[in-house]
Amino acid sequence: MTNTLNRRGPGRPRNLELASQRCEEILPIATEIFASKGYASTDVQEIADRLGIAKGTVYHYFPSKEQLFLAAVDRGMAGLSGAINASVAGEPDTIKQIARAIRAFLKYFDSNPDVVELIVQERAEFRDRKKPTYLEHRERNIRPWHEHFRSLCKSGRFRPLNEEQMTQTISNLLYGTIFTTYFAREGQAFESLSTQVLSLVFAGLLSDAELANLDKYLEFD
Amino acid sequence: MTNTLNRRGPGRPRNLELASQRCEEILPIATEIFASKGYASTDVQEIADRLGIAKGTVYHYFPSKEQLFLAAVDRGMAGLSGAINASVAGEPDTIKQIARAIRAFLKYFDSNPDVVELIVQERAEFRDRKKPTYLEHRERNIRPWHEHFRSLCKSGRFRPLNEEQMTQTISNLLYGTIFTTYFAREGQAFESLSTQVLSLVFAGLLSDAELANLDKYLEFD
Amino acid sequence: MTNTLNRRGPGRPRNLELASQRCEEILPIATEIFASKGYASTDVQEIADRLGIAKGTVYHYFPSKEQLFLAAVDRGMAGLSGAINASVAGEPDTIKQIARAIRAFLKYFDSNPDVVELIVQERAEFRDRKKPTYLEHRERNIRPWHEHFRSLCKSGRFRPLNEEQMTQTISNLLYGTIFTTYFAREGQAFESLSTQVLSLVFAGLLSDAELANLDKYLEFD
Amino acid sequence: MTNTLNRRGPGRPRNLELASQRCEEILPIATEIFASKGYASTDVQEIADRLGIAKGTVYHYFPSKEQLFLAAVDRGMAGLSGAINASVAGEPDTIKQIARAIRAFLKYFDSNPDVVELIVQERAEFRDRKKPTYLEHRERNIRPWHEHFRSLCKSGRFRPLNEEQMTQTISNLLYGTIFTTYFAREGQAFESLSTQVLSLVFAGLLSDAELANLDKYLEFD
DNA sequence: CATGAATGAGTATTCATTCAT
DNA sequence: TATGAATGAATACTCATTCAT
Repeated sequence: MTNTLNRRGPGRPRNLELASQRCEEILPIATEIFASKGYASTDVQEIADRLGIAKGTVYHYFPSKEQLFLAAVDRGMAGLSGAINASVAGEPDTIKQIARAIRAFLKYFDSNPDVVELIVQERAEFRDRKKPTYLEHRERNIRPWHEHFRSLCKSGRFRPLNEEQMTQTISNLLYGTIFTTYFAREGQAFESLSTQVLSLVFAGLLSDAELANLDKYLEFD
Repeated sequence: MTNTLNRRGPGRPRNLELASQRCEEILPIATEIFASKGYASTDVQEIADRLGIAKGTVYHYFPSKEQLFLAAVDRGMAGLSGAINASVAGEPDTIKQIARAIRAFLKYFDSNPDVVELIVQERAEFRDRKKPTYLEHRERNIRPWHEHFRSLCKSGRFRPLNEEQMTQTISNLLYGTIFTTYFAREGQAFESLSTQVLSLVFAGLLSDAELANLDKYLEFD
Repeated sequence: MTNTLNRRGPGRPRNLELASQRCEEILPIATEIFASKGYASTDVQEIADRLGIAKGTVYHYFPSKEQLFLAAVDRGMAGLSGAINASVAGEPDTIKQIARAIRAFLKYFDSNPDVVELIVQERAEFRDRKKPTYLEHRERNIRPWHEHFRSLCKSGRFRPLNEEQMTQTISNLLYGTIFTTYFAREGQAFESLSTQVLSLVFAGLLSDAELANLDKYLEFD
Repeated sequence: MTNTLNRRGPGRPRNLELASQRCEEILPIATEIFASKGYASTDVQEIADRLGIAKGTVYHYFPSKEQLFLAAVDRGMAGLSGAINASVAGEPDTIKQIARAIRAFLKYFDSNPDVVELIVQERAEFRDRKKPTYLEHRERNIRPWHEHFRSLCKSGRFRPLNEEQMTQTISNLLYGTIFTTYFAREGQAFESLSTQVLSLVFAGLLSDAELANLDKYLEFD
């Protein structure tokens, strides 16, 4: 239960490491429990119990239940960023990057349904206290995609649309897809979903010239 | 619940209409307060206060806070059905019906943002107690649209796709749009949104022949 | 449901009769429900429902839940008096009267276990508000028995004991018997119990001369 | 509930004694208040106030008002066992043991009238939820007395009666005595009561030979 | 008389947070 | 640093009672 392994020699700032190490131990369990019981119904004691530590220890690392929850959401969204970045790395073609990003997005929430729950919980509980973390995440990461879309429109590979609206609408479709899919709890396969989504998106956005390449953009990988 | 008949004495007759009348008085206020404070943070006392009645009276008409909340959601979704039905009534062309329905959907939640809140709250609070009301609503109402989509595919006006997947993906897009739009609290105009959505949807679904009519399907009314 | 039969001609004070008639309809049901659910957990509405009348009607005949309950206890104790008086009527021998009275006492509570419940409930709920009804009943009815006991002591048929203490101890034994027997809910037979009790009582109270007649006093009837 | 051991950190060690120590502080006050106000009318807050602690602390040691109450009853009955055992210790003669036990029983409830209240309250409130604690207590402790009574019958010191019935009837007499005595709130002296009771019991149970020793068994000590 | 809609006081329990050890 | 005992604010729901019809 205590993987306080990799202790290096003295002289190292042990405390700082220990702190983030503990956080990394706490957040996954917190995510799991918040997702399964909901924010309001989650007892911090239960999280401590599952970790085999005392409730006070949780409060050492997170100043409040709210902060703990928000840290869990943050961690979830950071994971999404990582997954998307990894998926597009090394892909030179921008359109294929978009396709890969969309697939990575859906795959991530397929593998981490708890994060969907956290997003919904956050919205429900902190309605007026806080801008949704997923929107913050979007704002932080959307810039490069705007560039991509603008280029694609300019170069004639995309129809001449407004890039803000395009990314917005695609975001809506994507979040709508994960929300309704996991709300439905039908465990629908990620693969078929992402192909449907890509099909709708690209058939709608591609220029006639690029439409000829549709199959290529839709191929799974 | 109402064996009003075989009573003997005179006494005040049980007013059958009074009940539904009171419910209609209570639900809008309940909707408003649940939406603005969230389910958990709403005190039934506050609803009663706003109505100028006693808390016990609320409990006279709704057996529990939960039932009151769910009745409010139900009422919200019933309103959506009504709005959609009204919007397509008298429109003979099926594709135009689809366009009208999509616009009515977005318009409804534009006019009733509280209902979006209720849907999110419901999902957050009653995760495992209840199938989301909006899914029940979808299941009750989706049948005719499946027929429409099938016909349109058969007649060649739509590309030959699976009607279940089409309606599912459009649903995802629509719910995603209302969720993210109102989550963002940016009060984005309904009109631009619906045009974007219709644009994406029809550019993706229409056959080449029908694409020529795209502008007609996108026109506001 | 309305046995408003025996209406006589006008000019008779109908109301008074109707009132006591209604009370007689209400009290048995009230007794049953109070006994089965306890005073605190009994909802007056439930009593009204079982009677097929409105709650307000119950309040027409009894000013409060407490008065209703106490009336039910009273009715139970009045029934006990009646049963005991009936059992001794026509029995000339005083000792046999005592035996009959003890048997009648036990038999009554055997047939009316609800009354035992009411006595306990009364004691638990109205501890300091009211002298227990069964004690009032005892005080009202004990006088003649004191005379009997005194006579029996004087005449040498009973050992020379104090009649107050004798009746007190026998009362204790009797109430203790019904309390513990019905508390135990073992449905023990009344007959064996009353024989045991009489055996103890008379073996303890009878003079040597009367002990020869013990079997006669213990015989069932 | 207490895996105090395999904890890692230093921190305040869980004080095992503290728990039972606190319980011992809480139960007497709880007993007093439950007895004086009745179970239903007792507010846990009041118990906490009397103890000078927070309501939450009471719930720290007892999971519910019901458990707290039942613990108080249990403690009361445990006290009875202790008192009876202490009273018979060192007394070799079985009949004198019986006399001492009966006196100890009456003396205990004379000194602890609150426990009588608790027994009645328990019966009234938890009628169908729980076997009365005093019956459980009786079942746990009656066995040795059955042996004593059987021996006394065999050896001819008692009349040849059934030991189960004898102990049952004596129990009825004893519980009836404490119930009615304290119900009456007349503060009758314990001594005269126990002598009356013993008088009735032994005059009924003793063989003719032992009856000669009656005075010896009735002497106070 | 009978009814039943309306009232609102009353209460057990939970749990985030603190802080002495 | 880790602990867990102590705190006390916060809240849904019940039901005796009233009274307009």
